[in-house]
Amino acid sequence: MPVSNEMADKYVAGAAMCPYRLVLEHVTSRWGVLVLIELLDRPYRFSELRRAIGRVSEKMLTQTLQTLERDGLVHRDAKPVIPPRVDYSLTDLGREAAEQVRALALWTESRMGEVERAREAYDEAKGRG
Amino acid sequence: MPVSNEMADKYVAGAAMCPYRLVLEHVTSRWGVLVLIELLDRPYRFSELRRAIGRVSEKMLTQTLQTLERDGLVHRDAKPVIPPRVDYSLTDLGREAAEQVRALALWTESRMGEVERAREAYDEAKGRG
DNA sequence: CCGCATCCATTAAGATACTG
DNA sequence: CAGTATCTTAATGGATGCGG
Repeated sequence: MPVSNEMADKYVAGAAMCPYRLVLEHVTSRWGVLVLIELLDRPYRFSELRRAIGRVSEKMLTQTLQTLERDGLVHRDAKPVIPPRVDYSLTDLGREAAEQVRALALWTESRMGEVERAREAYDEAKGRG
Repeated sequence: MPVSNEMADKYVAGAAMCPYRLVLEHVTSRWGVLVLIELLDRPYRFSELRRAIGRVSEKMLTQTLQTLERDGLVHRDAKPVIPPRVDYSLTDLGREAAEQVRALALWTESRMGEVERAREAYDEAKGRG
């Protein structure tokens, strides 16, 4: 069984009945989020993308890209040359998703201060029981 | 060790250096997304939320809620009565996040048709090799 | 260089029984 | 009711070898 189906198939168990939840999970998945945001800037080659994201395994990146490609969010352009060269870019659909994901990421970044204050308050309250 | 720290601590391994990625992962996590969207409508009690989301384990819901509470996105109001009653609601910060997450969810729902066509095309192309 | 496939260790998720 | 503790199962990520 190809690795490509792992994510797509297994998530069916959790998100089951409701097909859109599946796509939402692909888009909001740990590496899906980061891939979409990177590709919003420009097309990337595989290992370029891997370096840009950092700390993602080859396996997970492959899997993420395949899932997003299958959902029609990412376009894969494999050039038949040696050594191989494969460029990944966003489709129009993918760009729409990526823009929303990026908005969320930017929001998160901008609110980090508040989040950290909330955490300190929470941890202190817990610490005292 | 309380269950509450599993998600928050472990994700450090993957998202490490970059603290905002951690919050982004909490917000976009499988159950985080759904919790935020539900709470956008109104406050929910624990098991009410569990039923509303469906197919979420007690453990994961607890964990998700604790993480979101610690990040200052969700407010937990435990009433000292018997039987216990705990209401969860969004903070102002959480509402901002939830609105963006909901926008993404609505987008996903609205684009399901396109996603499904893309999948069919992808699967057919693969099928033929 | 861009993968696919497999084995293996680690981590997260889920089911269940139990407590205040 | 709202969790916690414990155990089992699934997902993830690393390493490695292989092929186009």
